[in-house]
Amino acid sequence: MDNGAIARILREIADLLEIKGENPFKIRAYRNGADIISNHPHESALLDDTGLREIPGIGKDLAARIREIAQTGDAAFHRELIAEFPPTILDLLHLQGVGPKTVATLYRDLGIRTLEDLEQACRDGRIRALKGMGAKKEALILKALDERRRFAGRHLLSHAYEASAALQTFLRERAPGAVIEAVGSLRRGCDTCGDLDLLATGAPASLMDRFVEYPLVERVLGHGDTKSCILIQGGFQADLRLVAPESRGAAMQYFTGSKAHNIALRDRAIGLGFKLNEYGLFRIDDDRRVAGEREEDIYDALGVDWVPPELREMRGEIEAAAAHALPRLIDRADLRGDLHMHTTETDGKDDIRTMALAARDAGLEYIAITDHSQSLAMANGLDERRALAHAARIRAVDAEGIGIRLLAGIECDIKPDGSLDLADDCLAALDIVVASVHSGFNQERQAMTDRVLRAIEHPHVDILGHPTGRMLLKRQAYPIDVEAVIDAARRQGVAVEINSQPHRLDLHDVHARLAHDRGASLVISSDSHSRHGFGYLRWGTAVGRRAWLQAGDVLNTRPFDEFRASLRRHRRPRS
DNA sequence: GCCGTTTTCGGCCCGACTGTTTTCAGTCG
Repeated sequence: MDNGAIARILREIADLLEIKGENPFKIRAYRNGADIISNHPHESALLDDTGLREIPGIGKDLAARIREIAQTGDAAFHRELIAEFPPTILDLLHLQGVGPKTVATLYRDLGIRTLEDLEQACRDGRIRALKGMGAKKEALILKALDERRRFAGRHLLSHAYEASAALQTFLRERAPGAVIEAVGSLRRGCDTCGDLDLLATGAPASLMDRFVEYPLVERVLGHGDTKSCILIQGGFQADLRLVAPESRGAAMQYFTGSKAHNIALRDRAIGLGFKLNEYGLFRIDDDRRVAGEREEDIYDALGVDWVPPELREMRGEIEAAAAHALPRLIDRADLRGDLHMHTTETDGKDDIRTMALAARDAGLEYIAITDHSQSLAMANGLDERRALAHAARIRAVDAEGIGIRLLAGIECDIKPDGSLDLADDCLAALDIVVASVHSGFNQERQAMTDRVLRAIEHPHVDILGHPTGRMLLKRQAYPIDVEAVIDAARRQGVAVEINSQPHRLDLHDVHARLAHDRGASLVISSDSHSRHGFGYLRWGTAVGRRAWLQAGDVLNTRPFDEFRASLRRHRRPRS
């Protein structure tokens, strides 16, 4: 039982307790426990009672539940809750705008247990008849159902990576001589992934039998000699293909996609007298294989440079590869700074020094601490007095010389009218200001655009945080004229953020590339809420790569002094 | 359910927004 699987059960307990109307603090304890376990560096299944209870947030009861889950695969308490409510009810809870009270009412009064039940009830007008609900609520639920359908079967890149990595480890242990690789949308670094595609070369055919025996398998969809398909816990479908070593490169190319990129490449192959498939590149006249073992050889034989997987989206990469003009893409290791993170002063889980040391250990040379401003009351946001006191503490840690530089900043809310949440003299006294929208997402496109443009024009704003507000698989970006925002940011010297949180990845790659092409500055930030958050920078970097960014295009690849000088507050606006 | 230089009980971040109401419940973050 890995930490993720244990955490998933704890989270389900929390969800079910919430529907039951249990003590909210008990629910929080379970949810908190799930977060702690999923972030815990060691296998919690291997810890004894004492070891578990040494973890802050894990007490007597949670330790016992975790041990029970680790040993038996489930907890009696969890099974009791599942017996009280059908497990499908949890699907309802994850709809936008539907919370535990609504789910409880729907189940109790209308017997609704599935998404299909709920949709039918909406169409029959039975929802509006319930106390506290009306026609608008009904429409809201229908919209949430529609969005959910559109996102069904897709997963966040980070979740796909974790599920795929666990599966790869399992397979490697059972076929030590084989090469196991993730291909598909995961290899291309797409912000969300559908199936998990795995490729094995140099493995015995028996690896397929081991694959379908994976402990997290819920259902085997197919089981053959070269191709098998399973459904695993967490809602993932995983496909494994087995090919001969001489076809490894061709298969990687074929299964990495995208479909459009592959079609264009095969088209090019035909034009040059070749045939390209998952087994190799073959001459049409005599069927002789000219490449197949390495991806590079295939691209080379087609007269183009090897295309990094992140660029294989038919966005001009083949032309650029033919002209030997592909960019040298940014790497995670190019990042020297991280400019967006939170501490215990607002909604973060760790204090200033802990964050700084973790950032240093993650290889960073400087960070900006940017806690929330006062409007975000739910996060205990800072008013001017607290913001300045916090800044003094950040500078004090910086002065200690702990091997990483700290900037005292704020993530300042952009209010609905576009004004900022803190007074000008306070913002001026800080080292860096990230401005972000956190509320009032329902404004019209023009109002939202004007709102953000006004914030960009504010002289103390250095960075525009998560510019479109999207929540992957959950909420669309708010309506906004991204081009106008990017152009204004360029004019004002405001950097545009690529937020690395796996559920945000905002800006998304297409807009990040647009920002670069329009000459706007970009930064890649983690938006960490704990010392574990710096690992997310790899996902922001993936967005940057998909946006064709090179290290020099991202401000926080620069050395500290050079970076600081590039901030808007230290330079004059361009025209 | 967790936690404790005020402790073993009584706290535990809470305001904005929406849709439903006519003073509030539910959801979100």
